[in-house]
Amino acid sequence: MEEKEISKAVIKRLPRYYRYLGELIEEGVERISSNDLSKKMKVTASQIRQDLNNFGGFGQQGYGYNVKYLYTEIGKILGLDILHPMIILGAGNLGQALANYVDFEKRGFELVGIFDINPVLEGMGVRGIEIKMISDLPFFLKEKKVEIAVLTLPKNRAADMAEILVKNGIKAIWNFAHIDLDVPEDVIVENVHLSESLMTLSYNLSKYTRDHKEK
Amino acid sequence: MEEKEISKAVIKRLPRYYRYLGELIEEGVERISSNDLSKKMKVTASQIRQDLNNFGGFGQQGYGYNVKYLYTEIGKILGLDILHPMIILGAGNLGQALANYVDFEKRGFELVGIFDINPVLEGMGVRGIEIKMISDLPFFLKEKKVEIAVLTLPKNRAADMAEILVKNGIKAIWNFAHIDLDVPEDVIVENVHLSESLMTLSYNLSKYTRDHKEK
DNA sequence: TAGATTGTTAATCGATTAACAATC
DNA sequence: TAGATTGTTAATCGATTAACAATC
Repeated sequence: MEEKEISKAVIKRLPRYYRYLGELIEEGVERISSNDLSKKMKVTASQIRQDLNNFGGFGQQGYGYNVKYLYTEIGKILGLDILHPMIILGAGNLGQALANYVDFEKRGFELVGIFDINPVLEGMGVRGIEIKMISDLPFFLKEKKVEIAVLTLPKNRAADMAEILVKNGIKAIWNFAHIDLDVPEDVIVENVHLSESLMTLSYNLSKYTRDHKEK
Repeated sequence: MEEKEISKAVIKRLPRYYRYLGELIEEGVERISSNDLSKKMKVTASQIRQDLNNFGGFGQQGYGYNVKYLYTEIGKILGLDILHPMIILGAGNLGQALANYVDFEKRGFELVGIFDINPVLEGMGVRGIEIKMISDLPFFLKEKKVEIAVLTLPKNRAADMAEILVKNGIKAIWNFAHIDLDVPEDVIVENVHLSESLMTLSYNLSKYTRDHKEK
């Protein structure tokens, strides 16, 4: 059963709130008003209050928000209080870089396996985890109750791999391949299209140059 | 002088149009209507026409759009027809992964240097490029007319580095550090906050579980 | 109690979609 | 010419901001 739908725009802002609240905790700040937070984050106080009230009343009139409490609650909303077993598909540069991203483990994302199609890599270790072959995948997914698959294969391999993953019951794909995956709608896909990000940077760079060339 | 401002939403869609048009070229498709493209891309035809007409009339009534022409024009809008000298700051896993991303070079992004703060790495090569120390940076930036800096340093180092980069006239920063950089408004920043991307995935995963638990 | 600040409703702004006249 | 499809205006939808009563 669905609750009142929360917009994508709101959800994409939650991790940023979470990050700022984490920093406030480190600075020893106990409470903060939407107004003060809005100045730090360069958004409107109104937006902060609206966003948070999608999930409940976390503040208190005349006081503001308790930083630790709000941090914990947003963490729960984001599902960071639960362990998410995760595998990486593709032990290339990017796959290895992500495998070594220590931060994830702190947030409940547990890397339990790394897979590749290149037999040369079989048995090699990344961060203490042995690289396995795709043939081991189906058994492994069930055995380890893997929830998230990180897809760092080249795009010509990614589509087929997504199909295998879906067939074996994966729930979410963090996709780094330059392709829009075609999966059933109950499978969650979060895309990181690096080249597209760089292109928007390039657009802004070129625009700036254009704007300043015209007198 | 500014032209009529184009919304961020439109700009973020351009690289995706570019990617689909590239695929159409590979498939040998010569022309396409907004309607056919809309089905492929799962957006409305209306949006495609609106988006494109921000930049000019690229189509022809009764015919549609010439794929190659549109691809080239969007490429120009994105600044992909111009060479953008680029350096990477931080020769860790992520920095090296990005350095090895061949695709960039095809799109006008030319990696001309890799820098790190760790003296142990000095002189080591990544993809034929010697890792240099930060002290070489100011001279290098001017000498090579570097436009884009890719920031893959840990967040405690990133803020200081951004300041150095700005002081030495860098125009754009592709920021992978978990921090919002504080730079003058004429410096372009494009953020890739990987952990935030993973958190939105996690949100959707948890939401799905929640929705299906409630009967 | 008085002051501060939330939660929430209403107003505004911007982005998306629909419709259709222009035209190839 | 007739049919197709764009470019563009108008209508709708959704998201952001402003305002303020509720309340700690």
